[in-house]
Amino acid sequence: MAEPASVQSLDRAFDLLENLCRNRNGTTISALCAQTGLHKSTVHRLLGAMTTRGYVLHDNATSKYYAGMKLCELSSYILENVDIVERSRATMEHLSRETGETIHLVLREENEIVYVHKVDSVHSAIRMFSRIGMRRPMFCTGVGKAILATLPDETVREVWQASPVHAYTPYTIIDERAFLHEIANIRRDGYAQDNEENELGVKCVAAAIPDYTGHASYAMSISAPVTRMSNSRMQELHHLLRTACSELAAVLGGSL
Amino acid sequence: MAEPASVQSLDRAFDLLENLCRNRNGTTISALCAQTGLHKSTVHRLLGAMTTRGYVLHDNATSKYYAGMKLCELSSYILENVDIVERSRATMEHLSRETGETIHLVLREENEIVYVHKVDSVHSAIRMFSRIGMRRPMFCTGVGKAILATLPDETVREVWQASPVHAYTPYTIIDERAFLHEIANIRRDGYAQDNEENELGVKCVAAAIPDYTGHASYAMSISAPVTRMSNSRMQELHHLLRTACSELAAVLGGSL
DNA sequence: TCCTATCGTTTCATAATATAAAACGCTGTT
DNA sequence: AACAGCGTTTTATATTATGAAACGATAGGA
Repeated sequence: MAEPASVQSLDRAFDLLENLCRNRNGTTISALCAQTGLHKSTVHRLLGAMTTRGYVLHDNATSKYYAGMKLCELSSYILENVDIVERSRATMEHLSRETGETIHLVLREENEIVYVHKVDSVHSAIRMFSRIGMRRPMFCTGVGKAILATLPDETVREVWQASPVHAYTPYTIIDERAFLHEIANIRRDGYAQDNEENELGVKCVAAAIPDYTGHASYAMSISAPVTRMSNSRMQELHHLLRTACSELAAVLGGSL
Repeated sequence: MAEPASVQSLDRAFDLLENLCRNRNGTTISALCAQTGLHKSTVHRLLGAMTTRGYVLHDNATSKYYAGMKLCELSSYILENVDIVERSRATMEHLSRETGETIHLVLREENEIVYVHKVDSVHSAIRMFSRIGMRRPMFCTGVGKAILATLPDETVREVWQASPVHAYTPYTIIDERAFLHEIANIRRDGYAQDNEENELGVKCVAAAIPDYTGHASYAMSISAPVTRMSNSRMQELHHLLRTACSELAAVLGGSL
């Protein structure tokens, strides 16, 4: 895999397909020629092939070409079939071995996060109280805040208002303005911290896993007792976390 | 276009892509070879090309291939860009000329339908009172019933319960069991009738326009005064309507 | 009305391209 | 250790995609 593989006709076909997808009112062959620099005969043949496949529609009256919904069909199969837990397994185990700490993968549901996967720390003495399937409010967890930071301000406010805001620990953020400020910081830094806001004695670094829409439903975190979580260690962990989240984002079509 | 156009490498690539989309946990090259009958070298190269394009992901650890989310991205562009009103214009005008009657295109929104396009009858003396943007309950219109018939029973009941059920005319169906029975008939026949249930003196035949999910958000109808709407004429109109809806369904990736 | 320009479609000779055989290298198994 | 299975890479070959050109249809202008 020295140089990236390519197949000419495939590449050209995808160029055309991507063009069609962006055009509301269909595209003519000559327009496609102009945009891709291909010969009209070539365009015609490639479109023909995709038409017989159902990926492209051809309006005989206007002889314009459109992207067909068959792609949406494929897309819906994909969405049904992403098994993020399965796909994250190797990455999370690697991350846990590398750091020696506990790794969590969570999914947002409404105003809460749900723990969907966990790899325990090798320091088996200490255990987080988290369990798969357990739910926590978004506002007081690192992962929740990380996900929120990828969403529009409007959503952030909605979630805040629908949340059972109170001090789970002395460190929980319970002031709205302070919270919005925190979200802004997370956007700037690209990751979130949880400084004992959810559970006394436990700190964590968390990062969202954005999908192809640029928003996130998933996030991952590294948790550890405060004694192992100096500021400099959190910095260090954040970089490792970022790499892992980046990999997983690729699976969902997103990027950090 | 005597025989359907095709491009070998494209065709093969789409075979592979469709395979990948259906496989939750990734697919190996040899599995793809077995399923498509292609040489492993060919599969490898085609997958490579799609990988560099971002449509396919390759897990280096397990060397399994996955369908990437880039297709979902394309898909979302398509969905943003379907302009069904524009695309239906020619079909509706044709249908109106062919039948001499008024044609409506509607969109479902919650428990109502919204008129989104209309081509008036040539019998310009008679005018329906419908206007673009106007809303009507689903339960008392042919188009509403046609759309409901494509949805799950659960949804049908929900809509019925949320509807302002009362007799708009003496013919409006106001009994739930009778209504469910009506929906069953529509499913059987593939089209809906409106026998003065919404407006006295006006009958119509209506059919849904299913999309790639098999459900419908849109429907189309042919309306006429009762005097021109004998049972036999309705039969006849239904066939013309069906052809038109079939064409439009193709645009949305569905079929009747 | 005819001429011209533009665009999509079809045909076909040519060469560039995709192909499949074979060799290679890696991993895990007997 | 030898083997078997699988993914990857290379390479000679001919099949396949290519683009020039001819064709046909449609629209606009003279």
